[in-house]
Amino acid sequence: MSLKHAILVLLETEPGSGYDLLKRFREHMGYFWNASHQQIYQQLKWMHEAGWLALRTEPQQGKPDRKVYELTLAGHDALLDWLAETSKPQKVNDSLLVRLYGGHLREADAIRADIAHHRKLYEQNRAALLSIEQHYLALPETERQRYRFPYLTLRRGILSVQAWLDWADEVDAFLNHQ
Amino acid sequence: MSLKHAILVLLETEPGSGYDLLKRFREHMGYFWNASHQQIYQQLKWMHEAGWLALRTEPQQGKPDRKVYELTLAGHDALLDWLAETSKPQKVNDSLLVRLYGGHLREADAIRADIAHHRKLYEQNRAALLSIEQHYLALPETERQRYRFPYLTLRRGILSVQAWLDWADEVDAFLNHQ
DNA sequence: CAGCCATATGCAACTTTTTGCATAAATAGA
DNA sequence: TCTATTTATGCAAAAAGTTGCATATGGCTG
Repeated sequence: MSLKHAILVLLETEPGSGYDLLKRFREHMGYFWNASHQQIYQQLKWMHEAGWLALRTEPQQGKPDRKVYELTLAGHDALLDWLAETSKPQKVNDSLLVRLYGGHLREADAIRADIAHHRKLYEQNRAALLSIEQHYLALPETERQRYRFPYLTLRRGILSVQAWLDWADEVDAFLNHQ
Repeated sequence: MSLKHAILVLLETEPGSGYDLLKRFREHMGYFWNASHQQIYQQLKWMHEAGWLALRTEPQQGKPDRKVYELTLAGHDALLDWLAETSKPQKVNDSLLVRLYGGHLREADAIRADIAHHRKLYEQNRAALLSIEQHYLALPETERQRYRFPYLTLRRGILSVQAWLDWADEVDAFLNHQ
């Protein structure tokens, strides 16, 4: 839907290569946007051909050239246009919940293991997000001001992960008293 | 990814037509699975051709025939196989948060309006989910037992929507004290 | 009585995402 | 030293999802 626009937002902040974007998605947007490297490279190619991005190639030894992209004026315009649209409600598709919905067809232990597996991932995720938050809160005021919007999205990540873990506690309690 | 399997779960509970499924997705799975009618009809066709579903046509007056699908043995097996797989972490792609991340490029009022618009939808959603919960809690024990797994997914919906609204309060407070 | 919504199904074109493959060197760990 | 991971890019095919269109009736609202 708007991977193109998520890329525009990231490149507007700072130019970078496809690989840079992959890492930024993972590190800074992991709790609200996910993209594979194949998808990112395809979109970058398209966006470059559409004139949204300018390309500068940095030769490297041994490795393929680093292709650094940055917004053109047209890209900036495309971003502003998109930001002005009203966003549609998030479309959720969560297969864990579909599996739980059909829980009467599964062994209780299999469900418990499924939840436990995801719990581990969410706990790791929470630790990572809280550590980014500590880092942010320790910044001087001017820097905090600069990252105020990314910080709001970080808060969303934290509250969202916490809500998942609270729910997992409910599920475990429920499965155990059965 | 697994719309096919979500359909299998719904049809295992009770046979139904494409239109029935559309309503069930909206009413009972809206907080964790979303699908359009086009998508559902396409998948039903595929699943029928693959031998997962048996079809019974109910002629109607004026309206097109109702095509009622139900699981075959092969469909049931496909469902059990899928339920036994370990589910991948949910892939989140939320364009509202991308827009917020780029908030420095937008007017504060536009952001507030965006949040307000979504808040209204989430509040409606919460009211609907809480009303379903009240209905569930009023059921006799045997019925509650029968819907225990769907109820767990409902709880996920409620906690998730509540977490979103709590976050929106934080965002509003933040935007207003700026 | 005109227009919209719910019922009920579907095709076709397009966009987006996933999956599998391919290359190639540096670096870190067992 | 062998192996796995990170860095760095991409093509091609398939699957999944979106958007626009098409049909047809009954009921409700302005």
